[in-house]
Amino acid sequence: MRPVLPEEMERMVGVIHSKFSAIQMQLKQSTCEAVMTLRSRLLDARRKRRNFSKQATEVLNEYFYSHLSNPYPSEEVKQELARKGGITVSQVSNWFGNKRIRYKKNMGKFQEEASIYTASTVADTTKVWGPRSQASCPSTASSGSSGHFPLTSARDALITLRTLASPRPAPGGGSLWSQSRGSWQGTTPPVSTSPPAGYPSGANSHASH
DNA sequence: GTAAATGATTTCAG
DNA sequence: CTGAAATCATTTAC
Repeated sequence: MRPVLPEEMERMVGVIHSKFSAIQMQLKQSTCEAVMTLRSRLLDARRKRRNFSKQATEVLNEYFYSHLSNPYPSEEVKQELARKGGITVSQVSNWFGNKRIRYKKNMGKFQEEASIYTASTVADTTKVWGPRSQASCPSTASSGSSGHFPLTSARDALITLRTLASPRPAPGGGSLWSQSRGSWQGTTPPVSTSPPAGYPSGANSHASH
């Protein structure tokens, strides 16, 4: 065996270095990938979903059904609803998004709810503090919780009666309260209780992250 | 057990 | 960016 020359040695060190770098990079990449997967699996908020409190759903429903013609709360209103319900503004936005689409998709199912929340809540929580703002926080004890039906207006009485009488409004003549004048639910509300068998799949492309 | 309800996310359009 | 629509993942009711 001949002695290894210094030049050869340097060359070998270089090769080992580059191989080591390559493996290091591979390892880093796969590790990062695994971490990302785990993170998305474990930190996805959907896996820790908690239902909102009664207070939150009440406040949200009150506003929604009080502004059925235009259920798009402004940023300030969202903040107020969030504060009253003890949830975040994002949650309010999520809730309204879900509520709008689900209400439109199946209006019949929400009639009962609508009559409940439109009956007595308009004068209670959403409009009180126009003229005078009471300085102290309301105790939020029970604002119209488990139900009394004041039936303060004829319209509410009509809606209530109609709802109780026919749980499934026929698609043809159901829209007694035709509030769909050019508002958010402009398109055809499909059917109440029997969804169509197939979906027209849209074309998908484009990604932005 | 399942099916419905529900909050959160993703994708796409404006 | 906001909102509609679809979808996911969990909770709740049956």
